[in-house]
Amino acid sequence: MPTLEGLVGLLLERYGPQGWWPLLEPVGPEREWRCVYRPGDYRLPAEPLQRFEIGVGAILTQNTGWPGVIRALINLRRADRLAPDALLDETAAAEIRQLIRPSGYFNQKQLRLRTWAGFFNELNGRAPQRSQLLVLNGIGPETADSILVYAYGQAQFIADAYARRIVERCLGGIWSYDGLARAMQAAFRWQEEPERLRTLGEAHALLVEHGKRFCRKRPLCRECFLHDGCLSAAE
DNA sequence: AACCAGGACGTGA
DNA sequence: TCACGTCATGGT
Repeated sequence: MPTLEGLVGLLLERYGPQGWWPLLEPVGPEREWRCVYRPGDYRLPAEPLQRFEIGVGAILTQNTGWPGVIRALINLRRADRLAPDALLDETAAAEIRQLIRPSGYFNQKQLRLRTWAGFFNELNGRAPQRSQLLVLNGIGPETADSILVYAYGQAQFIADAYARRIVERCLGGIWSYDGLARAMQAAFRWQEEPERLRTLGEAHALLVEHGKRFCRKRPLCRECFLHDGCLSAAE
């Protein structure tokens, strides 16, 4: 599996479309919520509040497992706190810290959510620049790119820890965030615009999935279907 | 029972 | 630039 394009192709063939970014949806009578992926019908979020929710999820998932993030998101939603003004309410800081507790780092993240909420309001419906996001406290490259890709439809590649680990193991080399992001974007530059966005978004989601299942810190190379084409497959 | 998660930031070399 | 400590809860 010599190329980035080939790697993404194999992952897509194996796992299928991932339908990121997952959003909360109401279910049942009332006040019940679940996290929904949409493989099949890909589209950007239509509602401004959904774009905001993506930023919230991206912040809450920093170095944290998604199950805890879901619990935190549902806590916020049920308390009517999953909205910019509700997170900016100074008198609610302690309450918000409790609501997002399951996602860890709750002191930091409450402040980061407040920062995102204030910036989102300033945007007033317009799309943010990457540089604008990166100067915000608590929004680094991965969080910024997640927002740009999944909320605003900018065709970027999110070269997170999983992506770099898998590419380094399978294809070799040492990759920086920006270096891998550029390389992946170059690999799919031949695609037309709506399709390329979907591909880069899927590529990130697929790499996360593969990183969770097989290419962990201690990899499960025995059972990995990329074994034969992988440079560093242990046995 | 350690180890790790869909990072970001501050610090010091 | 780069390595390292810090932040916190929950799942394996």
